[in-house]
Amino acid sequence: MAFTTDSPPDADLLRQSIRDSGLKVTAPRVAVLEVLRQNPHSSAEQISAKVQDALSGSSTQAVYGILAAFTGAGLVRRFDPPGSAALFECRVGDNHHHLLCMQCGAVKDVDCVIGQAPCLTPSDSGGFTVLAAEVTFNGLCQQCRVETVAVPIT
Amino acid sequence: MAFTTDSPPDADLLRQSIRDSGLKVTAPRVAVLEVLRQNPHSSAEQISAKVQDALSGSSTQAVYGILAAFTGAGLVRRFDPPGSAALFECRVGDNHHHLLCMQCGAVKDVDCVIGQAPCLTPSDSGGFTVLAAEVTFNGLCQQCRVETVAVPIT
DNA sequence: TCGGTTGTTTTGACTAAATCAAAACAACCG
DNA sequence: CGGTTGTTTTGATTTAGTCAAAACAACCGA
Repeated sequence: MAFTTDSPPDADLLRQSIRDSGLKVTAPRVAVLEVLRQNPHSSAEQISAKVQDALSGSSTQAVYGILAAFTGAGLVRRFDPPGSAALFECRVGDNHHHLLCMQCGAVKDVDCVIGQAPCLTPSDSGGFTVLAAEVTFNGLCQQCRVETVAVPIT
Repeated sequence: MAFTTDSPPDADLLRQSIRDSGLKVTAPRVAVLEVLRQNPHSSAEQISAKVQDALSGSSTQAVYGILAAFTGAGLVRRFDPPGSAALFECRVGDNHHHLLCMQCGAVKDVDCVIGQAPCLTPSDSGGFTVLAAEVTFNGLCQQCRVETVAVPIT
C-alpha cells in the first residue's frame, strides 16, 4: 500500500519539531522534512519530486507552501544561488556559510569563518539594522577544477 | 530632451573601457554603462527602461545580452538578491559587500568588513578552490525599521 | 470519541525573470 | 570602402515562483 508515511526510526522527532514550531503536522510536511534531512541543498522541484515518490498525490505548490512555512518558522533555511532555483536545508541556527561551485552548482557547507561573529558586522552599516549575514564562497569544486584544467579550450 | 547618445564629459572614457575589455563599442552598450554609472544596483528591466528612454528602439533582450557580456568581461558586477531580479553595478574589483533591506529591497554598498581578506577564506574549503566571496547583510533600512516599529500589528 | 474551528493542501491560472535561436544589422580591421 | 565577425533584434519558450478560492485534514475541547 505504498507506505504513505512510512516511519523510519526518528519520524516522530520530525513530527515533534514541526509541532514545536507551531505548525500542524501533516503527511506532506513530514515528507518534505524527511527528504530535506537526507538531501540537503535541494530545490523545491527536487523536493517535490521525491515527496511525490513517497507520497503520491502531492502537489508542487504544496511543497512551495510548506517550504515557505518552514522557513518562516525557522525550521529550514533558504539559500538562493545566483542564477538558479532556491535551495533548502534543515541545518539552521548555526550560521554556517556555503561553498558554491560556479561550474556544476554543487553546494557544500562551511562553518563560520573566523570562529563566529566577525563576518557579521559590517564596518559601516549606514543606517541599516543588520539582522543576518549571508556569506557565499564562489569557486570550483575539485572535480570541476580538474575538468576545467583538462579542457581549457572551448 | 531625447539627447540620444548625448556625450557627457566622460562618454569617451566609457567607450574606452568597453573597448579595453575586448568588446565592440555600440550605442546600446555605452548607454547601459552610462545608466549603470548613474544608477547602481539597477535590475535589467530598470536599465532597459532607462536605455530606451535615451536610445529609442533598443530591446530588453539586448540589455540582457549586454549585461552578460559586461559581467563576463568584468566590467560590471552582478548581485542576486534572494527573491527578486538580479541587480548590476559598475563598481568592480574592490570586493565590497552589500546591505540589503529585507522589507523594501534597498541596497547599499559596504566596504570589506574587517579591513580586507578575512571573510574571504573559509576555514575548510573541502576540495573547493575559492575564487571570490559574496557577503550580503540582510536587515532593515532606517526608514523601514521606523515603519515596522510604528506598525507592529498587521 | 466526535464535531467544529482553523489552518493546510489542491487545483488551475497567472506573472516575472531570463534564455534561446535565427535573421538583420553594425563595428572594426585591413 | 568592403568583408568578417561580433552584436542586436524579434519572437517564442522556459523556468521559478505567486495568487486565490475551494476542498480538505489536523487539532482542541466537550
